[in-house]
Amino acid sequence: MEKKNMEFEQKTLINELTQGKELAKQLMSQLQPSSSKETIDALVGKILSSYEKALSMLNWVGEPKALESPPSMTSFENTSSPRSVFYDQDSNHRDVFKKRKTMSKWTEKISVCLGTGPEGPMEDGYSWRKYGQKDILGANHPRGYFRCTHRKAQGCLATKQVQRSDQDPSLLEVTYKGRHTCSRASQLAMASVSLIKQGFKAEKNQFPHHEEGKEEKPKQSQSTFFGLGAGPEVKTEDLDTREDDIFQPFSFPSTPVESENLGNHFFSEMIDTDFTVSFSPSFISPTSSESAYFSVSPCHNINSFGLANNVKTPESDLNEILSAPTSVSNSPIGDLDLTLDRVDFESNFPFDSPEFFT
DNA sequence: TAGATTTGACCGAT
DNA sequence: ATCGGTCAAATCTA
Repeated sequence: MEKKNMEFEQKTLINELTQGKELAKQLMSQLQPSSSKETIDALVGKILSSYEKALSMLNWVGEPKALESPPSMTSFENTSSPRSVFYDQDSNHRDVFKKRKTMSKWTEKISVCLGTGPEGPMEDGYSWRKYGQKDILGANHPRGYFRCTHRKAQGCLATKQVQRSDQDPSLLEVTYKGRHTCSRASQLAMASVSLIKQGFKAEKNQFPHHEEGKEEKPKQSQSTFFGLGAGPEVKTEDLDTREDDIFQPFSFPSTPVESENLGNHFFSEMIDTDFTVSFSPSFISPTSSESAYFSVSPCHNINSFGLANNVKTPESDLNEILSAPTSVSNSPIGDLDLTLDRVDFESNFPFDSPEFFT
C-alpha cells in the first residue's frame, strides 16, 4: 500500500519535473525581444508551479519515521566541509516520498561554507538578535541562539542557531528555524522574484555587460542570488507543520507584489524552512573573480541542484541572502537556473553596492 | 536612553 | 538527572 503510494508520488514527481523542463524549453524559445512579457510570465509561473509541487514532495523528507533511522549521510567530498552532509540519494531516495500527516511542522537544513565571519550573527539579510548561548555536549564550540529582531514588533518567529564546526572551526553551521514573517522577509522574497525576471532578461540580452549595462537593478536581487546559490550542501533535517507552513497566509506589508504567482509560492516555502548553512570565506569574498560567476568555492559549493554557491556579495548583506536559502532547497528558482544557466546574475546585479539592501 | 549582548536560571523533553 | 532551548536581568554600546 505504502509502496504504491510511493510509486505514485515518484511518478508524480518525475512528471512535475519533466513538465517543468518542457516549460523551461518553451520559455527559452520565448526569450526573444519580440516575445510578450505576458507569455514569459505565464511560462515562468507554470514552471515554478511544477517545481513547487515537486519540491513539496521532496520536502517530506524528515518525517518521524525518517528521523528514527536517520538517512545515511555522505560527507560531501570529505575535506573542507566535514559536517556538510547530503542525503545518500541511492539508499535513501525513497524516504523522500514518505508522507507525514501527523507532523505539525517541518524543518530543513542547509550547509554552506563560510569562513571567518563572526561566530554569531553573521549577516544573512535578516536582523537577528542573540538571546542565548549554550555549550553543547560533545561540541567544542558553544551554540548561539538568535531570533528575528522583529519578533516583537512584527511577530516574526524565525530563529537560527549558529555553531562552529568541530571538525573544521573555519566552518559555521547555521540552523534556521521558523519562517520570517517580518517585512524584511517579504522584501527578500520579492527580490528573489525580481531576480528570476532579471535572469530571464539577462538571458534575452545575452550577457549584458558589466559596466555599460548599469541600469538600476533591484537591490533585492542579491538576496535572490543567494537564494540560488547559498547552499552548497543542503540537508533536510526535520519536517514540521508542512500544511501550516505552506498554506499559511503570508503578508507583504510594504513591498508590492511584482508577481503574485511567483511570490506566493516562493515565499511560502522560503519562510518555513529550517536549514543549516556553513559559510566559507570564499563565499563572501569580495575578491572572487567576476568571471567565475557561480564559481565553485573551496567548500564545494555546488548544491544538490547542481548550482554553484560561491557568490560574491558584500559582507554586510550576505547572510541575508542565506536566508533565502530557503529558496535554495524549496524554491523552484534554483532549478530554473539549471535551464537558464547562462544567465549571468553577477553581471546584472550590483552586489558590491553597499546600499544594496538598504 | 533604547536596543543589543551576555550569561546564569529556568523549563520541558528524554 | 541530563541536555537543549529559552527567559530575563545585568551589562554594554552607539
